[in-house]
Amino acid sequence: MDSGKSFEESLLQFVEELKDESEMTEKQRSIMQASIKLFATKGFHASSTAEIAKEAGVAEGTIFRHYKSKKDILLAVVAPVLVKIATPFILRDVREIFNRQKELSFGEILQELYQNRLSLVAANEKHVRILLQEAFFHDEIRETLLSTVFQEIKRLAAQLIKDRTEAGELRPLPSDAVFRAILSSLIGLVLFKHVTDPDEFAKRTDEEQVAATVDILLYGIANRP
Amino acid sequence: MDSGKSFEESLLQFVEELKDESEMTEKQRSIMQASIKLFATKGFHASSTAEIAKEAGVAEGTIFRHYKSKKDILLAVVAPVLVKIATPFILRDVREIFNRQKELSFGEILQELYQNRLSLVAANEKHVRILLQEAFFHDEIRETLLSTVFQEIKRLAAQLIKDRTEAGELRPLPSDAVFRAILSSLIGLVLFKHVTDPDEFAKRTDEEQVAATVDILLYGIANRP
DNA sequence: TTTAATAGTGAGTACTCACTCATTTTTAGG
DNA sequence: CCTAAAAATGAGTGAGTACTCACTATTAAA
Repeated sequence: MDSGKSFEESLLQFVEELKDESEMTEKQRSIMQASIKLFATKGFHASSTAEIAKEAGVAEGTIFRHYKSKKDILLAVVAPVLVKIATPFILRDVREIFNRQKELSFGEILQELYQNRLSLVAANEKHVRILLQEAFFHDEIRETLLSTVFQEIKRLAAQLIKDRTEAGELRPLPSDAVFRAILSSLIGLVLFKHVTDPDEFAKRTDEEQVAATVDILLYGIANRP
Repeated sequence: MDSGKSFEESLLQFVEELKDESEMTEKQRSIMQASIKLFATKGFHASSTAEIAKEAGVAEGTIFRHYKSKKDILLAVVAPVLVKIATPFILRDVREIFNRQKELSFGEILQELYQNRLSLVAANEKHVRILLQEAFFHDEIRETLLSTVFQEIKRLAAQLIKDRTEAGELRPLPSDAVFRAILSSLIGLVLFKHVTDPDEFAKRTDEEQVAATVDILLYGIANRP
């Protein structure tokens, strides 16, 4: 696991490769590059058009020749970055883990998946924060995020759940409820580790916390008679 | 359930009762009242000091005689509101449900709790949004929220989990992991209903979704041999 | 070479904001 | 009733913001 480039590296490479494509002018490209850089490090609201212009080595007016508003830059920038960088980056390891299906039990898949996701969030806390922030404030970005990343994860998970249910490894349950339970457990792990209860969480290792979570998800909290 | 006053009403009453207490001046009180009203309806960032002054029937300068900055008002306002209004309001029904322990199985408690929380969020979507927003941006508010509401919920849940585990109704598991699982499932329900997947969620009633969630939480997703 | 379109400029516009301070009003003590 | 301290005022300040526009430079076709 942990194969491939970091998000930071992927982003920079993407910014570089903006050269090749399309009939963008020199200036237009540097505006995009500057915007990506600034939005990714400080967030949309904290980046002023004056700052973007300075970073891009361009007059402020030039920005508005190519984009009709500041928000226009955001939308022009976020969609391709999300589709070409963020989504593959987020899903890369998930696919890899799911593809090792044959060798792994469902519990092992969950264990690997959760640990991998915790590492991913820990290594990209700043970007996660900023992405959530933008998703919170801008409907369009939230929609884009949901219709790309979320839908694809849902699709992948649905397939896996179906296979494992048919194989008799999982109980016959509503697929969407199972998916929600799996994702909820992950969100809970991330939230408790990073936001609500970091001290309590750290009393045991990530592996132990993940193991307890997977155990509960698989077998429930109730005692059987 | 759904007993007692709404959050809106509780807030207004609290604002009124500011009269009685402490050595606040007339003006100071109306600044607080106006701030509570505006912050609660529009959020901190969207409420200007000019607006607060106007609403309070006070000159803008008077605000800065009593509070050294705008953020100072926020901190002075949020702490008492959180402690005296929000926390009791949020916990009221939870206590009530937990106190009916003797009559209810753990599954029934979860079912009632989740349905009650879904109603609460649905009825107070705007305030939930604003509170989350402020918690996202202001560390102090996040800390206050965690050290009041969250800690108390955790305490209540820990007691219930302990009782039910000793009674043999729950498996002997790490208490914090069980709590996290319970809360994660709730967060998942709220998130899927309101943010990520409202259409898919609405294909079944809230009751059905809650029932599926409780089933999974109690008995897990794995098939037993 | 002229012309016409496009790209780029940066000072300027019109605005909002939190915060200040010289002035006025209110209050209280002698 | 006078006066001095305290409280309150609101126009003013300066730093910010996104965005405009009259103008210049560059390019490409006629």
